[in-house]
Amino acid sequence: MVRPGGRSARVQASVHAAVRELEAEVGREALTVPLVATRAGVTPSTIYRRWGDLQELLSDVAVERLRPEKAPRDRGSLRSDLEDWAEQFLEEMSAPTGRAYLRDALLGDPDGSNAGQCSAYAAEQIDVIIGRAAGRAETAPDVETVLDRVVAPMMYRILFRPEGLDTAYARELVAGLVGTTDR
Amino acid sequence: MVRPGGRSARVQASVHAAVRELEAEVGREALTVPLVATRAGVTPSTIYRRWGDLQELLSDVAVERLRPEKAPRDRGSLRSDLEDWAEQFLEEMSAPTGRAYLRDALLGDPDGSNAGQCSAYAAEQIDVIIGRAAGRAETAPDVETVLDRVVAPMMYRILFRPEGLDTAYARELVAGLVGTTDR
DNA sequence: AGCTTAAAGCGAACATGTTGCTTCAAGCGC
DNA sequence: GCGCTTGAAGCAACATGTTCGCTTTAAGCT
Repeated sequence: MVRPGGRSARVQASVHAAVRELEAEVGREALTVPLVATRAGVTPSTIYRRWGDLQELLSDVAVERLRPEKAPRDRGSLRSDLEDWAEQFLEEMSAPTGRAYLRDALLGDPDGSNAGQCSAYAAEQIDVIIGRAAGRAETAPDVETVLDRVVAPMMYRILFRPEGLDTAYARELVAGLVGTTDR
Repeated sequence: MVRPGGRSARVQASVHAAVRELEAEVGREALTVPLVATRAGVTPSTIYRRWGDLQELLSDVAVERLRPEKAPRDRGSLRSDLEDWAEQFLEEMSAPTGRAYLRDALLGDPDGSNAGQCSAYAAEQIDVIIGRAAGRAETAPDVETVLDRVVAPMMYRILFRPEGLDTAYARELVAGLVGTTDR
């Protein structure tokens, strides 16, 4: 395991920072372990031993960036909250950088734990929204249903059919789930 | 572009064959461009020039393997046909080798065309099923809806939450779409 | 048949990935 | 506090993989 403080932590932070800087400067295609190591002031072998290879390192960094920063906005109703969140999610994930992070997270991930983390992030956000709905005495679907009916279709299209995606699609999915009558 | 016949075609075929053989013999982790080249009786530079890197080559081969071999079985009703197809799809795709192909196909695919091809395969199969239902004068959802409600949730779980998947889930999704009353 | 040209072969220069051994310092017991 | 233990980082030599310019081959055309 990684030692909590001191040198190990510094190395980890500096390697992560180096990845982000270089991603912005030279693009992810041009990233290599030696390049990252040099920027981080570290030897390549340190990275190979800690992360195994470049993909796992990128996967690590990608998951960090996919972590949501703030709780979903409260717009007063289940439907509005879901629409709002889904639109934002779709926008972030379907953008070139979002897709790149997603792919990195899925890729360098032999045991699937990073991918699982992504899904868990979405589930947390949805859980907050559903909790609010319950507080308003609205009837709400459970998290699994929202994952199946809203998140999964968006992800599928982002990964497999990225053309012609827009926020209207997110609203349609939510409408199909919570009904188009109440608003 | 690749010249249709003659040497180029032979090289392509022999490289693809080499990938499949070596995948079976040494596992995909151990695959390298020089190794594949040697087995195919080709120089590494040929592979680098034609495919760019190992991932794109693997992506190519993976898509070939994800192509469905036969039309979905006809079991007499829309619901049975969908259930049958979805169960088989889920079983194939969630197995370790299926997931590996899926990941390869997604991975070495800068422009998303290989991923699009995967989705197109599924859409074709579903289209056949829906066409049959129309022939029986059954009411059927359109292809997009089946993609959203059945294929996407399965894919999402395969990629992001591979634990505890079984064919019952496929049946639930179909039931949720075509209704649980008619059978 | 001869020409044109994309694609394959070859080999050397180069970059990247791997490994054993050494050095460093965080965390722990005294 | 002070030194011990141990996991992690550094270093350097080595193996492997990648790229590139140039040459050669043969597919497709006229």
